[in-house]
Amino acid sequence: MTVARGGPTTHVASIDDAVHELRARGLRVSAARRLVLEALFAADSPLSAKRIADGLGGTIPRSDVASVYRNLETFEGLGLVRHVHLGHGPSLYALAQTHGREYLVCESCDSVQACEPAQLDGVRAAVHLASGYEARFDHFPIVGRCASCRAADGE
Amino acid sequence: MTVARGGPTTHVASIDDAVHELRARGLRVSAARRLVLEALFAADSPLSAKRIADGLGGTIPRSDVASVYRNLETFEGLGLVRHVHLGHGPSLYALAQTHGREYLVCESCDSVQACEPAQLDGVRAAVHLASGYEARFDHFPIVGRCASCRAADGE
DNA sequence: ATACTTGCAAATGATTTGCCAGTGT
DNA sequence: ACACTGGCAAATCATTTGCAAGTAT
Repeated sequence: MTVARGGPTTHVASIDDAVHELRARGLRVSAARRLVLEALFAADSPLSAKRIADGLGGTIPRSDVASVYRNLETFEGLGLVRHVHLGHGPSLYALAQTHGREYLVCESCDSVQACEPAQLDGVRAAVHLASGYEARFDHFPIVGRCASCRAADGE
Repeated sequence: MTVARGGPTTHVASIDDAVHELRARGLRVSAARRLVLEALFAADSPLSAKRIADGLGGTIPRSDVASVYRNLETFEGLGLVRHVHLGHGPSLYALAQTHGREYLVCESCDSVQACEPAQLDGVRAAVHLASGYEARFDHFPIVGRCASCRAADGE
């Protein structure tokens, strides 16, 4: 499967940082690339390529989906972007650092809970103990039933 | 997302059991359905719909992909079948009980490790502690780096 | 000037759907 | 008999690729 890893990218906290990063890697800074960055910086949760191409539904000028995919792939290669699969829909993309986050999805109510990696360190330790794996929950989420759904069913 | 849950199906250990189950639910037992069951019972790991339609590559008579998908969906509704996403490829299907299994995937070497749920009970406990969720790793696997890959990188 | 990028169209892969003929019960 | 199913073609969705025209450096 090969999931993008953190990568050597220095922390990019703004579009300008990202732009500098692109130049530093010898990549060109085109309008299409800026638009993808704008969308990602504007979003507070992972976005589909389609939504980025749609300009977040009009907030931002729209661009071509093919280019969006190509640029997202390029950015993933730089370690600037990551993608998650939170369910059966399309892949969702986010800035790698915004998205240091990890996810839990409730199979009953479909709610998505993002959390800081530290919150799942105990889980990581348990996985390591059980299997020797060093786990990450930022590509595939932890699926289960959330506390409220369980309570609702009297568990 | 809504992941198929265990379901009310009684334990089906053979094709005949499954056939009885279908009849008990008022569903017809057609040749196409038998073929899907044959493939699933013959497999030792989850299969793609395409592979089932191909008759496991010639071992079994082939059938129509559309029917395979329809029947897999029907069987999932009965709790007879489940599907997993082990990476970026197509969904993989397996008998629900064969597939009481849960999965770990290494992001470096792409190896897949299936294990009995009990092996991950510690992990489940840790997830519960951290989030209140009751987790399952049979729909999305735990992604991470396996012990050998970590060792190879001197971690 | 020139190589990197884009936009658009067409291709691919996975999965779904419409529809009518076929068949299990 | 009759409703449930299957097969096949066409449709849909997500993503990728080919290629000529456009543009960042």
